[in-house]
Amino acid sequence: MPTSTRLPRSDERSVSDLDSLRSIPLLASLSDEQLAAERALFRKRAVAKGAFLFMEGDPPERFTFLLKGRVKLVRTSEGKDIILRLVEPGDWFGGVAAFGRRAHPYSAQTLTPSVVMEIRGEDFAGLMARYPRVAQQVMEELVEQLIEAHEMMRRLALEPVEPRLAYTLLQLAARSGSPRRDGVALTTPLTRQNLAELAGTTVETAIRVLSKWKRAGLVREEAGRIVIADRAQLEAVAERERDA
Amino acid sequence: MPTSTRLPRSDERSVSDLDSLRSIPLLASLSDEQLAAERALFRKRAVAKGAFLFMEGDPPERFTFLLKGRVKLVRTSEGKDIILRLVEPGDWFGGVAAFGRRAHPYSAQTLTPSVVMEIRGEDFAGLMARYPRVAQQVMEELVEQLIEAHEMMRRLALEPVEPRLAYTLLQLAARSGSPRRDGVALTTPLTRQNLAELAGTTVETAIRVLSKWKRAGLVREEAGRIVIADRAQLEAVAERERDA
DNA sequence: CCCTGTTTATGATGTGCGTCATAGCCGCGC
DNA sequence: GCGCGGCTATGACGCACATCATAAACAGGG
Repeated sequence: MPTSTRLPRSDERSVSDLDSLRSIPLLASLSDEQLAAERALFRKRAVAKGAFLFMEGDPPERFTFLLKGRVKLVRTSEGKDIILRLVEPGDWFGGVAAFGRRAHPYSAQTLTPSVVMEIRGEDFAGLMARYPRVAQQVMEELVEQLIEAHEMMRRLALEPVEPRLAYTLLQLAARSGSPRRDGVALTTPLTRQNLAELAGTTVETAIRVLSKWKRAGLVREEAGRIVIADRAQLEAVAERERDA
Repeated sequence: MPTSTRLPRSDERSVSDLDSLRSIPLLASLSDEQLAAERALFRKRAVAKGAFLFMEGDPPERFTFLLKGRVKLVRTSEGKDIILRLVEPGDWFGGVAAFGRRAHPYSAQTLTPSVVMEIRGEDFAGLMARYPRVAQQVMEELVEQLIEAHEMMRRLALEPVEPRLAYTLLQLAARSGSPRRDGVALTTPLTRQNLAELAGTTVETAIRVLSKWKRAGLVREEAGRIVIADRAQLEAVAERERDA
């Protein structure tokens, strides 16, 4: 088996192959030659389910891209968690590393077995300096993330639980839903616990609400994946429109 | 009275003077000559208390610097508001304008009579392209804002009202507090309503908590300004440490 | 195939804080 | 100096949601 194509074992690091780099949207503006030249800065690595890539408070060393799997960026308080962002393949996180100073403001934990690609913070800063288009795209994504964080602040402060949960499902579906004969299935396998942490509530409440929606036919479940059956209704709940 | 020094009247716009530009930290990396060359892109303008600089949903035309006064960035839902950020002199906002596309994700309203300096979104984008240090600083401030938004999400989802209010006061004091013989005074004149919108609660609750803290000697009020009398105690409340 | 830990489920109970109502206060304009 | 609108204050009440408890369903692993 040729070295360049075998999968890395769980705790193994290897220099990144070009295909992996090509799959990263943030690096799409680089030519094949440029990618090949920068390749040595990246390390690919597989991580088991449930592992922490870093913990809140750690000194930020690397900037990370997710190639496969799912990662949650999470903050904790008295044993309770809130998921700040759910990372999907192609996304990056750990941006603080590229801007020096401060500790990681959140922990990063895998929800499923995952494969990540890492680059040292200073190296990524250098890369941004060499390729302004990359820097520009980072900036645009930061703005995007800030807007989403603001939206979530608004919902946490001003909206009741049900709209928050409905909104969470719809966001997930919009970001990475796969169409079904009837409805849209979430590609991410989420527990009620995860859902609760995304929406800012407790497991029990998430379970109760989901059960209710199942009974009412707004959602159903297929092979452990949540399927949005009645999108219009769910949107009505998310926006607190009086009807159903 | 020479034209260059008089104050602009309420609805008047004028080309920016260099002193104003010099007072903006984001432009600190530009030389006097560079500032003079870019000067024509900026417009200075005074706005009355309570005026909206733009509303949520408006097409984003300008990038704005605050020279004098106070501005709140706010989102609304069913008549209730949450303040996403309190803008102080030297700060900028309306960043979306520089990155095209989407509508303003929040409204900007003055809390006091204010003076702002505005530049068209495209012009600011050009400026960032010409001065990479400015772009870099924008990026760093975006990261900063994102971290603060995440912290607020955590507190809204996981912390009770009192810690949130305490944290809000401490943040305000840290950002722009002026030392007093005993304690630190907030320089921003805030109503309980404002405080409630910053902490994600209602006026009544903000009033009750503040009254309680006044009685307990944690804070007091001088000339309409809140003064933090016992910082340590307030920090204990913010971090939910069991004692007082 | 059984055993153990995780996830889903549902009821009973409690409470933090929002809501509603009323009133005193303070500054400001005429 | 009087009246008026915004702000602060305080009590009474209710409810959305957390908390606590218990159990069934399910998944994985030796």
